[in-house]
Amino acid sequence: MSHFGRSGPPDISDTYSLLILNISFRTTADDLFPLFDRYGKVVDIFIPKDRRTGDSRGFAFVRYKYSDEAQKAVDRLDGREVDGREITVQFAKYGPNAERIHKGRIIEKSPRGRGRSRSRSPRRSSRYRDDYRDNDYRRRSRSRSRDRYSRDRGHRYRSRSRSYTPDYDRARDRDRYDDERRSRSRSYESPSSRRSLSPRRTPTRGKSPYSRSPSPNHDSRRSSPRSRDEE
DNA sequence: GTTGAGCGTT
Repeated sequence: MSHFGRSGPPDISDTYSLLILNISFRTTADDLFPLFDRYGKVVDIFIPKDRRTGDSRGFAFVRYKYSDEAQKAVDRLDGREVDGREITVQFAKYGPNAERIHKGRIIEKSPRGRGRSRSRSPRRSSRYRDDYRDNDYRRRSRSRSRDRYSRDRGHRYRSRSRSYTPDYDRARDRDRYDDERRSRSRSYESPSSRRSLSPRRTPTRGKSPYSRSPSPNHDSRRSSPRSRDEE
């Protein structure tokens, strides 16, 4: 039973996803399966891994076949210590079958007022289909410390050298750049104005203030091969 | 090899 997430979502026609948080970084699906399988039929277990390092991201998704079993797993495994860490089990909100969970109203079925110290924010009651699949693959900063390490050592993916770019991709990139430029032009009015914002525009001497006179020659002067006092 | 809020793969 270690082929979870290898062939994609196997059968999500009638499953209920659970989100397992705060698991150890070395906890695998095989470690979670015997735990969750005790409380119901586990259809699939998926642990998102970092695309770059391949390490676990510290959370997992466990799909149950029945909602009551999933609810029971939440009740029994939430706060359970796994691999030295206290995991957090709750129903997944986003995902392929998030709507199903919403329809089943499993979250509000048993409010489990057990007085658990782990206070789960009961906010976020609506907007399910709004950001559904809208977050793409955002590599959110998982931890401040990890970011520090990434900055110090992670120079691998600093600049993605596009070795080969198809035409349509290039066109798309150009469009995006053009769009950015357009929106920026709206803020700065014009590129020449942007140049005037440069701190070292004119050295206090040598250049006469007439250089910046509002004459139509402004552009011509800029095109001059000799007036490169910047850069 | 480190770390610790959060929501997912062919």
